[in-house]
Order: sequence, then structure tokens, then C-alpha cells
Amino acid sequence: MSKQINQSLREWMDIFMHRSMRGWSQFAKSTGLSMPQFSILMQLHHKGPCGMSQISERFEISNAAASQLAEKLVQSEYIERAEDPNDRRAKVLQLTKKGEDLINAGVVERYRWLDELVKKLSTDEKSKVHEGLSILTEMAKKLESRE
Amino acid sequence: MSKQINQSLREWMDIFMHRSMRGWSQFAKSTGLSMPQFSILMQLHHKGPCGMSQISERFEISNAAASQLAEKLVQSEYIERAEDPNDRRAKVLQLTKKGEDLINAGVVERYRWLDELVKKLSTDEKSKVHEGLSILTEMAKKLESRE
DNA sequence: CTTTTTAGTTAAGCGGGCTTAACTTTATGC
DNA sequence: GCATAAAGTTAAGCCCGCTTAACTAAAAAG
Repeated sequence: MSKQINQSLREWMDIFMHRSMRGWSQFAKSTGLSMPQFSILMQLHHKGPCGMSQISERFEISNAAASQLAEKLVQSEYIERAEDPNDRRAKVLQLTKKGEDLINAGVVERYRWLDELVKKLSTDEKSKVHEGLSILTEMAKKLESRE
Repeated sequence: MSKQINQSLREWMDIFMHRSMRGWSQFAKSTGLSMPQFSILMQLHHKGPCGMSQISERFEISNAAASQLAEKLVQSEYIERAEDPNDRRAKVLQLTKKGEDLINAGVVERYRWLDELVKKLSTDEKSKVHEGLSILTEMAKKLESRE
């Protein structure tokens, strides 16, 4: 059984990742942002506001690099860089509305394929898919919260 | 129902994509390859051997860029660039064993998280997940083959 | 209160990806 | 067969991300 499920997981990832990876980088390009810049936006969207050092840690780049990337995103008004009230050395980076909108547009575009896919499923299939994914998501969240 | 399933799909993608995107780019970096170079390997792995023009089409870059990237991958022995026997202008790019091994190592590393996740599931949950994913994968393949 | 550590910025310089443009070689259309 | 189109390659030049190194400013440690 474990083999079967691993098999099906991998097959799915293979297909899915291919679509989404290429999709995201093309979307990023179409907005004029580089992948590193875009990834920072994604990250802020996913994990919420954070400081400069968190960026450099998560992306494994130097502090200087993070600072420079952030600067460009501030210039293009996708993020806001404010002073941390609790520590005046630190900054708080967060998405502006423009930034949020951009990511959401990307999500919509990216999932169009999935919507098409779902449309083709029967009601019964849909509910099975839903059930399976809910289980995965639940567990993923549980694990993530523990890290 | 359609709303529910879309919801669960998106939640899952959100989590999953975050992990895998960051994961892949870090893995690529650890191998010394740039993302564009690495993406080409992924692509060859996923879609099999192809010509130079297919690369430039799929990645939406110029022919020159594709050629230069391929050159580097040939140098580092991740791919092989042979003359197409049917058209001597064209080339056939394909992964070498070294290239295959690299991608597979990446896959293993990337899915370690998933394996952990699956381990935590009960037998019943596993079979439900398996069922759901199989349905998705089937349909995805059907759609893909039609493009 | 001084020393040290931490957060971030700035600038110089390297390497990489990408584009355009000029070119070679092979296939196709007429 | 000759002109044209197609597949790749090569080189020049640009922009970008990244690193190191030197610096500022604020917090923590003593």
C-alpha cells in the first residue's frame, strides 16, 4: 500500500510541478520581475511580513543581496519597507496592495488548468479527490506548524 | 461541491508549491547549476529528448540563448548533443546518465518531506489519498495528451 | 558607559542569462 | 538547380543577482 501511494503521489507531483514551475517563471517574466524578486513576493504572500534577515536566511543569500532585491521591489511598489517599532535596526517587509494583487492574478492564471481538469470530473470523482486532498493538506499543516 | 474541491486543490497547491519551488532552486544551487540550466534538465527528464528549437519555444527564449545554455550542460556532461539523423541541421538533446542521476537525486530529496507526511497517515487515509490522486493524474494525462 | 553584536545599506566587481546581429550549414519550394 | 527558409552557433553588449568589504546605526553585554 505504501508503495502504491508513493507512486501516485510522485506521478502527480511530476505532472503538477512541471506545469506550475514553468508557469510561474513565465508569469514572473511577463510582469517584468525576475524570479528572485518574484519569489520574495510569493514568500511574503505565503508567510506574511518579515524582516530582511529572514529573507536572506530562507533564500540562502547574503544580507546584501536581500537588501538589494528588496530595494527594487520597494521601487516598483510591490512591497513596503518600514522600520520595526520594536527594534529600530530592523525592517518590516510586507506586500502592498499592488503586490498582493499581482500574486493573486498569478494564482488565478496558474490554476486555470486545474479548474479545467476538475470540470471534467464526475461528481463522485470530485468528492474523492476532495477527500484525498483534504487529508494531505491537514497533515501538511500539522507538520508545518511543528517546525 | 465544485467550490469545495477547488478550495482543497488550492490549499494543497499553495503548500506544496511553496515547498517544492524553494526546494528545487536550492537543490539546483547546491549542484552548481543555475535555474535555467536545471530547468532544461528537468524538461528533458519530463518530456524526453528534443531539439534546440523545442527548448527555446518551451522556455520562451531565443535560439541563441538555448544554444548557449545547452553548451554549458554539454560541457558539464549532463546532456548529450547529437546530430539528428533525419535532419542534419537539427540536434537531439538528451540527458546523460549523469544528468538522469542528478534529477533523480533531486526528486528523492524533494519528496522526503512527502514521504514523512505519508508515513503519518493511517491505512485508510492512505488509500483515500491514493484514490484521489490517481483520479487527478489520470485526467491530467488525458488532457495533456490532447494538447 | 564602553564594547561588542546585530540589522541593514552601499559600492565594486564577477559571472550568468538573454538579446540582437552576422554567419554556417542543411533542407525545401518552385 | 537556385533561391529561400530553417536549425544552430558565435560574439558583443546589457542587465541582473550575488558576493565581499567597508560602513552606519541601534541594541545587548559587560
